[in-house]
Amino acid sequence: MRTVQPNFSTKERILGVAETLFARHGFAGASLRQVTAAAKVNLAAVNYHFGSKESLIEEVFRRRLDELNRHRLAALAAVDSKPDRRLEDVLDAFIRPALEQSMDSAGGAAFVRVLARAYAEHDERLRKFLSDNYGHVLRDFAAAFAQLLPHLDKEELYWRLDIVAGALTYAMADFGMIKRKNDVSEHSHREQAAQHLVRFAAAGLRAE
Amino acid sequence: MRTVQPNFSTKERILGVAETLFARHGFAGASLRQVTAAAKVNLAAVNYHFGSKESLIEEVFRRRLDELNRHRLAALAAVDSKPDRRLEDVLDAFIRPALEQSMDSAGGAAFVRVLARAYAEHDERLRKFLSDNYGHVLRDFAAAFAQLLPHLDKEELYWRLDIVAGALTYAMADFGMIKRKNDVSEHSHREQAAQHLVRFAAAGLRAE
DNA sequence: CTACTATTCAAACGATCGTTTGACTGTGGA
DNA sequence: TCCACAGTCAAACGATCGTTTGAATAGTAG
Repeated sequence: MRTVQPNFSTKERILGVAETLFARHGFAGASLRQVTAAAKVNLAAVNYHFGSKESLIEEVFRRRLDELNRHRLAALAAVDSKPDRRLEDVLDAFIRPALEQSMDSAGGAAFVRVLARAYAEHDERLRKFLSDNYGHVLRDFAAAFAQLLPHLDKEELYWRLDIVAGALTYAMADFGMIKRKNDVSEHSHREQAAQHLVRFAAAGLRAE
Repeated sequence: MRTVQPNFSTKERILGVAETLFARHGFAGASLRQVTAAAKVNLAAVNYHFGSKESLIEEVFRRRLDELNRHRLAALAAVDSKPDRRLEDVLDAFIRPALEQSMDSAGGAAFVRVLARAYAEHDERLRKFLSDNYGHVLRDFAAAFAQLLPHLDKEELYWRLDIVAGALTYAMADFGMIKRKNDVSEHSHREQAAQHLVRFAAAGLRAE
């Protein structure tokens, strides 16, 4: 695995390395000394460029979440404009950008694990930050789903979307028991995960 | 919240407090000094009774996993003996014990978060430990599901069970965006989560 | 060239980490 | 009564943590 991108700026190298190390060892488990050593920058560079470890963590999130939210909303808008919307299309608009980011060669896979870890950390500060960045996206998708699933009241719908988000988080972070076989590339492994997920979620959302 | 159980032994108090603090701050984030202070025992007690922090973590898992697995297998056996098995019954045997443990008054709720956190930690050592304790249970359930879902081949089935486990983990750990309303008890909140989960998962497993 | 700003660097700060030590306390059996 | 042993305790160990400092080093505008 490539841990350093030599021709990138100090700030970018720190962000990239921090992403993979936070994914692997957690926010408390990955020290700034590990990060700066792997990024081949001085220890003080983190506090110089980001102010604190806490701010570095937020910056790692902001960089990817802005991109993910943009892609998701664009995909949703594309689906919205079509005359015959299918449930699977909206689901795909929600799931595929996350999948694609998790296959991005430059640390995107790591970020999905960081995101899952943030959920697990259960830190109120981080949750508020995520809710501020994610909230309106989830609401837009909920509205799209609501149109396609008129038999579900609002609360029922939110429960089910919560389940979908959970399964997606879990699957994309590669938590599962299913071991990727050696003759299957990581790319096609995730592609399979996405397809199974969309089919499963579509059936679950339509239930009853 | 009650953090200390004064009439319990030192070992039991450490286990109980460690469970809630690991759930709240992670394994690296919760220090032995925090644990021993909250448990009102001496700092050295952890290394005396458990040997190391790592062993304490394993013991926290073992205590609850043994119980959870026993309940799950018992519930599965009860379903197995009935003549007309329904998919929802097997799902319930898988989901309900986890739910009930997460509602257990004495720290069970904390443990479910610890479990979710362990998934996120992605530590190979912990994963092996979990696989050793969980593996055969998952296999038994897979066999039961396989009988009820003959249209799914083995790989497809495992993918879907993985999704179910992910959604369960996520839901039980209370990661979701859905805020529990003030007029709903935590008990009935989790009961609702379980019901939504069973219905959603049943439809997802039956899909196609 | 000079003056100024931005960045990098080695070194050190105090705090906290997991662990170990050795003395002290209490209890039960010989 | 005395011994042995399990348990508890305060204190300290070396290691590592996030952060700060002040000097060294570009890079740039006047």
